[in-house]
Amino acid sequence: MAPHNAAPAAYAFAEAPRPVSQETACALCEIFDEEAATQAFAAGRELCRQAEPSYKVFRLRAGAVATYRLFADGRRQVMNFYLPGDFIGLEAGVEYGATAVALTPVTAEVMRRSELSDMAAADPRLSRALWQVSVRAFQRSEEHALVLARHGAVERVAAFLVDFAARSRKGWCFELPMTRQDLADYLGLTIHTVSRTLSQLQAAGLIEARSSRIVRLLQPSGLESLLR
Amino acid sequence: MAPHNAAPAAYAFAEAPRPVSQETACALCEIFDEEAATQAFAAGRELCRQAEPSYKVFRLRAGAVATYRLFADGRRQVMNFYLPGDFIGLEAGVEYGATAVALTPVTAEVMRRSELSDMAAADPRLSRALWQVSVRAFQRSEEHALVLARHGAVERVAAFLVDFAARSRKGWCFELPMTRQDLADYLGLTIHTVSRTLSQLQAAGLIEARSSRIVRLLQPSGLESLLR
DNA sequence: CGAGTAATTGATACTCCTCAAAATGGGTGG
DNA sequence: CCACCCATTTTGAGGAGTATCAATTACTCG
Repeated sequence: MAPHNAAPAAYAFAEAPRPVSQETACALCEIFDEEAATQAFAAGRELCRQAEPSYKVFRLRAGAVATYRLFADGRRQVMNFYLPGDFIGLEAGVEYGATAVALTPVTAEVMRRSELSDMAAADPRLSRALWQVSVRAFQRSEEHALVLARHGAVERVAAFLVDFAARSRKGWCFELPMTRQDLADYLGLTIHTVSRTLSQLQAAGLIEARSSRIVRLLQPSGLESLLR
Repeated sequence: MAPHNAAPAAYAFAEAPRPVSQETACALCEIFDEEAATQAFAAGRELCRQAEPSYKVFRLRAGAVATYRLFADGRRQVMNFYLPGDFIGLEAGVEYGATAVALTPVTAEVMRRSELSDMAAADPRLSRALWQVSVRAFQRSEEHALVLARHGAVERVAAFLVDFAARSRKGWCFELPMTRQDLADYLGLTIHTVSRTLSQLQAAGLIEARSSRIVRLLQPSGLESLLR
């Protein structure tokens, strides 16, 4: 049940053009369009939990989601951020590999994993789509690993900004749906270093921070050059 | 997998299943057994190159392979190491995402990607196998990202050793097919730090280095405890 | 046996994490 | 509407750890 439009104007990610996944996964998109039930989540709510059986598969309609893992020492690693059009849970094994939490009010379409699996057995197009979505997830994960392997806070933050700008498709001025802590846990840095680095980038004239959440890339090419 | 994070029971799942490749991808293995051509590569030879069309798919029979990406500044990031039984190139898009190089003399089975793709269109079992291999690749990549996000050279090296020991299936005494530089580029460290860290682990009685390439894990549980 | 590569080790500089505190912003209740 | 509180963010100072620069040692292969 999605009784209300949960997303305020500020989080109007819903209008974002369809991400790459969908270009190559039309069969999967069609199925979701036809079969999936819509579900709403308030900010902070969990869509699914790490180590739970992965019964459900989601497609994000509006809002933003983060997936993370918790460790015994209290450390948290954010694995990925999801924007409208992205699938969540497809790349899971029998259990979810991470907890997914709504960063903003979220609207998602849900399907039972088994249902999808059954349909795939009879539809090569769907099978192929599932494969390609997983390949895409793999490639994203590799990019993430690449960012993390990169020494230097500036390079990591810059890499994130450039990637996120491309994904949000809002041009070079966009709102970050995540906190500094989320960002830090995603980039393998501390919240302090993230904050300092953003201030630093602003001082260098590469970005402009209209608020702590709204960022504008003033010199995208300059940011990219930081990544070599 | 999940080499690190000797987490509490709640997260024990993250300890990663065995190389799923063989268990769940029987259909794919059968195809390779029947259809694939065998090819040999001398150490240092490339199986495929980053940004080239991904026509071929490999299954490693003997030896070890590393995949890596090069950057404009000369930096190199090793994405993964492959051991016998592993598939290479399946998770590629239309182009290889990384260059694959033989670390030792290698024997591999090769198939044309298009051939595999055609067969998958007619065989749901194969489609499913392809999907699952990609999911597995994704999970490995996530584990890699997790290691890289981990602060501390000791934790990264320990994570690698535990993971590699599990993958090599030689027990706790095994030979490293890669150089220190390969290791450093995989772990996001310098070769100096890797070397120092290994010396440190040896001094602590956790490992024994019979030579620079042959390692014995004396206290696997001690290593795992370093990973929290 | 010798030359070149790989690996180890040492000293120093620099980056980022830790500890600490102040400032900003959002939300609530008066 | 304003004052207040709390969470988030920013900023500062000091210390731990790794990269860098430099040199020595060990190993491999011809």
